[in-house]
Amino acid sequence: MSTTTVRRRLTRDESRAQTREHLIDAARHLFVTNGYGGASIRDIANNAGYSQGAFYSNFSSKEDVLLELLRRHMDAEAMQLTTLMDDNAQLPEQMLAQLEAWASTLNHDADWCMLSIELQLHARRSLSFAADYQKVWDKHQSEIGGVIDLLFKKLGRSTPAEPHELAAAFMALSHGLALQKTTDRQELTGRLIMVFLRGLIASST
Amino acid sequence: MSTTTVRRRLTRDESRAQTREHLIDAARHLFVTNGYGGASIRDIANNAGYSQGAFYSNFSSKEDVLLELLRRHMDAEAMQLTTLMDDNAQLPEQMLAQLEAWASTLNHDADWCMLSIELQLHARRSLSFAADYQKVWDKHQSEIGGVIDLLFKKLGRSTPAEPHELAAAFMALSHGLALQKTTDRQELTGRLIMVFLRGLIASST
Amino acid sequence: MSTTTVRRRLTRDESRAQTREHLIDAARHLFVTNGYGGASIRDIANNAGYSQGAFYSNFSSKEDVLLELLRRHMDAEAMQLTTLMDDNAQLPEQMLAQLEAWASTLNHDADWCMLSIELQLHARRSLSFAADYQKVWDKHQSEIGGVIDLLFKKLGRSTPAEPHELAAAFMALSHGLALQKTTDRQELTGRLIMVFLRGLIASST
Amino acid sequence: MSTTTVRRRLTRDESRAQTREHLIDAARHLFVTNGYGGASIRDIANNAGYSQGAFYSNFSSKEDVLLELLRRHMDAEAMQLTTLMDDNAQLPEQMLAQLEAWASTLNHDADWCMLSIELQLHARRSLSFAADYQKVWDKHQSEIGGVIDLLFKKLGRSTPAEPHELAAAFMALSHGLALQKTTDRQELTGRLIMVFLRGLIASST
DNA sequence: CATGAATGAGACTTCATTCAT
DNA sequence: TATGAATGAAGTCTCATTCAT
Repeated sequence: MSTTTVRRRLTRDESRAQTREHLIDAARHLFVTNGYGGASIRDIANNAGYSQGAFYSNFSSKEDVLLELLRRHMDAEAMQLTTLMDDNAQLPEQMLAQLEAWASTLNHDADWCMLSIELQLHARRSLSFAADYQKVWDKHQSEIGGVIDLLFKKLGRSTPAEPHELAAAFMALSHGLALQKTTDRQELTGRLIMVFLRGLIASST
Repeated sequence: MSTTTVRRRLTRDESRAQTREHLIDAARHLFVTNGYGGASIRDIANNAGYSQGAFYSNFSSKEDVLLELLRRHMDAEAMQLTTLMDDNAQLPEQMLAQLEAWASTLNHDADWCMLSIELQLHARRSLSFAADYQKVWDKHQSEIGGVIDLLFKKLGRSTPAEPHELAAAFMALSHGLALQKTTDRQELTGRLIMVFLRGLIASST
Repeated sequence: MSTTTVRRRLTRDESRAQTREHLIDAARHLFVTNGYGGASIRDIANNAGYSQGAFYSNFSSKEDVLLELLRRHMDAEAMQLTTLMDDNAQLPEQMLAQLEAWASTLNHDADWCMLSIELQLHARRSLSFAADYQKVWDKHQSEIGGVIDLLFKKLGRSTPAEPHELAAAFMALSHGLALQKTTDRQELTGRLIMVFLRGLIASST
Repeated sequence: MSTTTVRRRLTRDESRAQTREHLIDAARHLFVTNGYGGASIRDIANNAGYSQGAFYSNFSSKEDVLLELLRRHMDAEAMQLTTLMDDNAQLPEQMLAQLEAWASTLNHDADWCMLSIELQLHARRSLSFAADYQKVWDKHQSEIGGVIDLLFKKLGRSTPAEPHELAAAFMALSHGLALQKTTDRQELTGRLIMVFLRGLIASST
């Protein structure tokens, strides 16, 4: 990308990190496409251009790479919400606009929600994974709940259900729509979230 | 349940039907618990009390039994909606009450939505299955959309999004919440659906 | 082998038993040749002329087939000793002759002792297997000890060490010599056992 | 152990030798515990506190380190026997006492015999290793045979079997008892060897 | 010299499916 | 119809070994 690139040999650490990155990308793609259970380590490694042994040099098991994806998912979600929570001084209209922006980002990567769903599904089936997942989930839910609570407070209204329940509902909506794989879903999710949000505001007192 | 039961030998057809029924029940349970990919035919057969051969006497493949589950799912959903659509002469308040009743049935069987999710997931991954699934889905979506449309018409309002979009949203909401497996979700789904529905009405013009 | 053989199709049970027998034979051969750890299930199955799956239709694991070999080893050893213990009325000279006969049987199958050694080695390394092995071992040791005790009693002498210790020593001798794989060991083991036994008698009081 | 230790930086050669020594110790321990096949190079290296690469800097293969263990085993055995063979002028009673001392050393290190067994087992399976092993074995056997021969000559008796056969028998006895891993074997081996030896003497003419 | 990431082969095991009984 | 032994492919994972650093 730089105009003048000095092609140099990668250091060992860089090389390892690159391999790891390739494997993670391949794993994410295959988990999304075939599901966690349907993605084999052989496929992941081949897809990334490495041997199966390379996978096990970087991850201790298939669940281990899913955990890494969970961590990154969490970080990315936290980053997304930072913009929503940063500026407390903004007006309700601004908040709504930012929420709309946030809601629409949920569509940019169609795979995003599917990964979220795979994480949830695996958490239902693996006790150890569930423990890690729960932390991430609770944090994310309470953050979104906080935003919702703040919005209604600024509007001088009370939420028609507990903020954390509404947060769960919006996340559920986004995940459920992702499952449907409608062709024009690209833009749908964000729009419906706003429709529902406006409805909640309209019906609040 | 009858007070006097006449135990008679089953006819060959009845016996076959019973075997099939047992297999279907076992398959549903395991698909919900372990996912489609995580449920083996050996497990399904053993769980039902039969051999693997019995499975293949009744179904041509693993996907075949999933198709049967899809058909039954469709039928059950159609039955549920019958009550909502039957009496066109009812008042809006009655419709809302009936919708509430319908929404709450989504909770009665926690497995219900998980099966729905497994069906959707498999439809994303199997082209042949997707075709069958699409028909069922479209029919169900348009039926719910019809109910929503009717409701708003009776209220003299216009929907804040296309009825079929709102139908998809409500189904997504229910599926997404099922994924969350919250302990108190038993009652949550129906309640949130009504909160959102009232919001839509409040914000409509 | 019979003069008139009616070649008939095997029943299912017979067929299964035959497969099982073939697998056991192959396993025994490979365990003896390559050791328990050095014999792979793939090799065992191929060697027997079946697929790996056939192995798992008949045994739950590699250790399972070793357990079966242990059981058969035990049975065969018990049979061998039956002749030694049956007739209590015999004279010491007869007993010695029978012991000599028994000692020489240890050579007939060169593989016999190596299997015994593999069983012992695996018992050192697998706790669950060790439990099963210990029973067999104790029984065998006390039986041989009984024979030794009886022999010395008939001779009116006392053993120069506890009978069970001497039993352990004779078994150890036979196993240790098997390990050496000397070309002329075929006849050596039995002869040395008798040399030592005569020595014990000569030195007893 | 010295009261004043001058800690100095190891030379390159010393450092390398130390690494090698650590690896050898770890290998010996793991071969004894898990068997040659059951010990992985990764385990050996990690157990010694080094990387796998360090192993290959010091040994060309897994068999190479086993060969080194064989050499050391041989040297140690030769040292043990030196005391037995040194003083040809001693009386038979002294020889017996020294033999008893030697026999009891076989117990001091319970691992000693197990390593011997692993070496023998591997010699049965690797042709190249067998060649090296045979030399060591023959030398050791003839040395022990020489001691036995000498003992009987001094007693003015003839051995009830060839001296080298008796040597093989005593080594077999010791290996076979090691396999049994009886809890009180610590003292048993040496004692039984002496019991058998006295028996041989008593029955000789 | 020592590191450890990466390899390719092969370990044990499970799977959906077939077919003789 | 139902059985379950057997198959062949594929699954997760470990191994001895190599080689760029």
